[in-house]
Amino acid sequence: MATRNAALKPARLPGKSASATAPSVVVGLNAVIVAVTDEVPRVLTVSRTDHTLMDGGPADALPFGPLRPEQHHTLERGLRSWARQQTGIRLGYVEQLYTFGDRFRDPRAGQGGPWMISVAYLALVREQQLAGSGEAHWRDWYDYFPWEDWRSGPPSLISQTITPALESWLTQPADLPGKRARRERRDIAFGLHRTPWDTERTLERYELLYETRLVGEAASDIGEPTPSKAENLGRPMALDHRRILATALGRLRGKIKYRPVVFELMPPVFTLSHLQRVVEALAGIRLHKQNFRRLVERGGLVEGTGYFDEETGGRPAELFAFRREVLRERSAPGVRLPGPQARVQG
Amino acid sequence: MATRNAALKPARLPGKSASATAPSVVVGLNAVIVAVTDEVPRVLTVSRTDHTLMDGGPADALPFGPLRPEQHHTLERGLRSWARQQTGIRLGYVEQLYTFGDRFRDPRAGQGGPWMISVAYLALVREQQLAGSGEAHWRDWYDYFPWEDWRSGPPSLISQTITPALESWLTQPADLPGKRARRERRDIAFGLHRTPWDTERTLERYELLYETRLVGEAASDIGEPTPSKAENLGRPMALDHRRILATALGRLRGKIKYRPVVFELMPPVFTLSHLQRVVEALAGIRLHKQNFRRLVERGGLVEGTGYFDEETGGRPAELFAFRREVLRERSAPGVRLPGPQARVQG
DNA sequence: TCTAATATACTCAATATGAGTATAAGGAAA
DNA sequence: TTTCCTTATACTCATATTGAGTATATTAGA
Repeated sequence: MATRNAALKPARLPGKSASATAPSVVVGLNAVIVAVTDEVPRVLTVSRTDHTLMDGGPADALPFGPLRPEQHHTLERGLRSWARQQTGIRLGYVEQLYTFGDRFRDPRAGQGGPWMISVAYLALVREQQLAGSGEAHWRDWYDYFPWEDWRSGPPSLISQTITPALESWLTQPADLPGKRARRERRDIAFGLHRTPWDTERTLERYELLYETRLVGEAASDIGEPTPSKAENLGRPMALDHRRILATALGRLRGKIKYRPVVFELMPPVFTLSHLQRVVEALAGIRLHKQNFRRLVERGGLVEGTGYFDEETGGRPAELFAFRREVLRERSAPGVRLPGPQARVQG
Repeated sequence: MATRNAALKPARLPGKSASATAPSVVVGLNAVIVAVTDEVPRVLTVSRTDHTLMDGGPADALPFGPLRPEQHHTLERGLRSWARQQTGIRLGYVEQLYTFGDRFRDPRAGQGGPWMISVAYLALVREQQLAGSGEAHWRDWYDYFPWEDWRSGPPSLISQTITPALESWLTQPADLPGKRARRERRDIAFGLHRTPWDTERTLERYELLYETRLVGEAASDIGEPTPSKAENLGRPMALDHRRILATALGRLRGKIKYRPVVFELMPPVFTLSHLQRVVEALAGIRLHKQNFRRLVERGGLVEGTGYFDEETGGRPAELFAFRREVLRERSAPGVRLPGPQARVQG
């Protein structure tokens, strides 16, 4: 209940002084727009000629635009407006992801330029054609993170390339605790040495690769020559957009476990196999078919429609629909994921 | 990979044009600093005379300050710096919470003023004395959300005050689907009609009360006279700080279930009862003692130290410590919470 | 020594999970 | 038509986890 004696010196009120002294800060809005078509999770990117790759081609970027206070009434509406303008898509489900504020994130701005902070959003849409501008493309997001797809077992990229490349980094610290800490960090991130693979640690993994210069952005961000393509893991993106994408992937993988967000990616009716393939595409692991069915059916997430899909190539599959009532019944309705399923089922 | 030949067409790039056209946007940094002392979860507030309540007293506010790009190198460091300046506390565990960007959030600024967007952080600290400025206070966060504390059963506030007050709102829509939707929203938010109480829906509840003008901020935000104290639920805060606090509460309640964040609030060693009381304080529900012990011990979250606390008033309790290795072993280590435990255990 | 208070150990039924086997229903090949 | 291949769906079963207790241990104080 203290009254503040700051009234004595009103000029120093945080709120007031802010508008007076705060120099230019630009607020950017980034959208990670996700859809799953066939078996591949896709993200919507736009080509940006203002950020080129080494070969001179344009870099992939996320749909992005600065907040315009005079036009946009809320952050989210600003984001929807930019996304629509750049990709032709009218977004449905949208959630805020994270706000990135790295002083050095835009090399063009450098030290003197305005500070750019980016408010990133995750949007889930149904498979659809792209209208408009033509610079937008759907891309397999495992192009950017090839080490994240474990659907056909542990990617050889990890054992062949990543693990060896991290060896020297492991032994860099002079002291033993330092070495140990790095090893533990590596093991936890990549599921080595009895540590299970954790699908959600996508950001940790990306940041570890960034720190060890195994992804292209690490070098270009500090103005060094870009490492040769062979040493680059995954497809690079402009600025810190791949970091944002890694954040989105981890968040989405986490969220499907306790909120029925997968259905934002599904058509109104679908077979259980279809649903499973979408979940698998997102999580990057295979699931046990019979148990998945049990989970989703007995968990009250879906209900049969009585109609069947005849195109399955085997016994026709019943078409199911999302059961909205589950939101009322259960407090954390989602697709609980077990560990990776190694073998393919019979 | 990216070399920067940004020079090609600098004028038409979203990034560039932004700094040219974007008018003043002030980025605020808010801290929700949480500790648990005895059985009460506390949040650190500062008194702000620039936002007064109806009775003329200063309003509670979260520690807050504008981002200063020239001083703060990252958002998080800016936040730490403001928190230290305003409360004397050097923060440890900090995580970003949400970015709020409401055009009208600061009534002083009004339409013409700069747009303020707030990046809010959640910080967890151990019980400690406040140094310095004297404007900072620890407050029971259930003062702000009395309906959130179910430790001694369903709060009578809900059945006595909230439910009746929502009745008229329920029947407002002319059409049946509209009525039905509101009823469902109320039931889910407050755990009515066979819907279980979901500890994490704190924001939903606050927003429902805001929308129905049951919390004081709703009126003052649109310049109307603040409703009389009797009609006000919980203690009001300045600006949208209570909304931020509701977000923090929900996030923390969710997070303790799958990440061992509770230990950020605990001293290095503690009894299991102490740990349980802290978890209960956060979650706002009582837990089954024996099962809690089993969960936390067999889940590998803690390990016995061999020392005992003699001050228990009964059989001495062993002192436990957080077991860091659990981070490596389990992918979602945390204190899984069951539904509320009605009766007190024997 | 009895009682109140707390901590800790053990039990047991109900449910959930992981990993199958078994059966059904379609199309295509023999 | 029969056989085979494919996919869908049903059922089984051992094991683990959970919810809700009862039972026992160890202290302080009446």
